[in-house]
Amino acid sequence: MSIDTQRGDPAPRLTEKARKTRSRLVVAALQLTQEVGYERATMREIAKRAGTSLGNAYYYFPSKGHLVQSFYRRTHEEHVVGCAAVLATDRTFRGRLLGVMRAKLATIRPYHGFSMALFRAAADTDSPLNPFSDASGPTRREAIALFAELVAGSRERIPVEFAEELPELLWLYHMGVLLFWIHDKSPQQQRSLALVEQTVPLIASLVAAASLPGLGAIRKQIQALLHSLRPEPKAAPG
Amino acid sequence: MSIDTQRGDPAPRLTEKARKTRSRLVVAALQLTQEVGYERATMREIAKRAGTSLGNAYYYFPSKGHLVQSFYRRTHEEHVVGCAAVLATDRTFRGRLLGVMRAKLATIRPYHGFSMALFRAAADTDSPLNPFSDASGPTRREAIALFAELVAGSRERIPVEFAEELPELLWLYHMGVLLFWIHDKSPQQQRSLALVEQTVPLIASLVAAASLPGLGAIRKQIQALLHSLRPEPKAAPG
DNA sequence: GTCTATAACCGGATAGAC
DNA sequence: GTCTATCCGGTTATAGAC
Repeated sequence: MSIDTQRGDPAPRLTEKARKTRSRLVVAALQLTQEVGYERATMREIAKRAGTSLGNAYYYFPSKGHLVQSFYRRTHEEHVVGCAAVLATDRTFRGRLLGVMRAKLATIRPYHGFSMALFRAAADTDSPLNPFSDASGPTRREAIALFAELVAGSRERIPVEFAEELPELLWLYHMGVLLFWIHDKSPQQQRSLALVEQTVPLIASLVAAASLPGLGAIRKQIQALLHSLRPEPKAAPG
Repeated sequence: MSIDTQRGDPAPRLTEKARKTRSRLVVAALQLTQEVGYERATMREIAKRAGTSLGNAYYYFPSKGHLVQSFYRRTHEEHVVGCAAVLATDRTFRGRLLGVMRAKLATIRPYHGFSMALFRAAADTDSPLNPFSDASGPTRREAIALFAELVAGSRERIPVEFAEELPELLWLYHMGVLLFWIHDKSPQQQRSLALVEQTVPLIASLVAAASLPGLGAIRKQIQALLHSLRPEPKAAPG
């Protein structure tokens, strides 16, 4: 039986020695993956670098994917720190969104090499790593909360019921950017940054436009759609 | 050196024997994958079922992914047949899109279990199963061509440069529906059908709205964005 | 009971003989 | 074109060390 890798508190019931071994494995995995890419970072080499055995690596992590995925929570925390300054000062919706998204890209930049592994894991329908799954609910809510703070601190006037939906929409947008980023092979993922610079003003325009009377109808149609997409508690699809 | 698997014409310069061997491999791969899922459909078993050797399978297909990718082409051809009737008769954009999307869901329904298995593999950035990968280029272009036909046969007046972008946008929409469908566990994937019924009128509204003068600005902004997203031939990201 | 190691299994991919 | 033999790396079984 292996040790659970994903819990809120930092693995409290592990021996000191165990904690160190586990940590060395994570560091080795991150380093090696960035050096040679995910595919060529073999478990044997990771274990060797961590100064332990292959079998022992599997004692701590159920799979190579899980090992590499351990950075997920870490990056969110770094992201929150990274965009605290903008959220504290800038009061325009556009500026705040730009700041948050730039901070996101800056935070995850070092990890582009093994992003694919994360994405693969996340793609699995039943995987707890899937950002849409029930299991990742807490993590997702934390991420959405960040966007809620973004919206709440904006001085723009946004219709109330729209402002309620907006954080989730922005989170979806942010997931889309991540999807693009994962596939982005340009140096330093410049294209992803360009995408953000270009889409953020557009989104700001759309949010402004969505408050106009003429477009309220379409906006409400979209909101109704989003509501109908939420998974029902028990049955009756629709 | 192995034989190129993805070309428009049905592999013309192959020996008769070769053509049959290749075909047996494809059939075996699809059957076995539907029976036990992608991961557990081993190349050894596929080759055995096709009455040939493991090494020979790799003579025809550069990887397991390429072999199974032939599924895309097959379903696309079935889809084209399935929506020919609507496209020949209905002249409204809304009706044509609805017909095409309904036909799509009907075509892929038998493969739902199988597709869930494929999806995980398809998430891999470099996987030939990834619909955005180079390997899927020809198939993707054919699919977009279908949406182009959809647009071209509509009697609605759509600004020319918008009509040029629209097929690709519709293809993206269609990919989004597929993504939803893969995760859809409702009986008969009813929720996916409901999604189509609800989104198609919305898209029709949006396409109509996008032709209004007030919104031309935003539409052009979006079009510029899409252009900048296209992968460049060689370098200089933008 | 917690941790570590070695040996083997399995399946995708390749080399090279025929 | 087709095969057999082999490599390689993720994963598992399992025996022991602390």
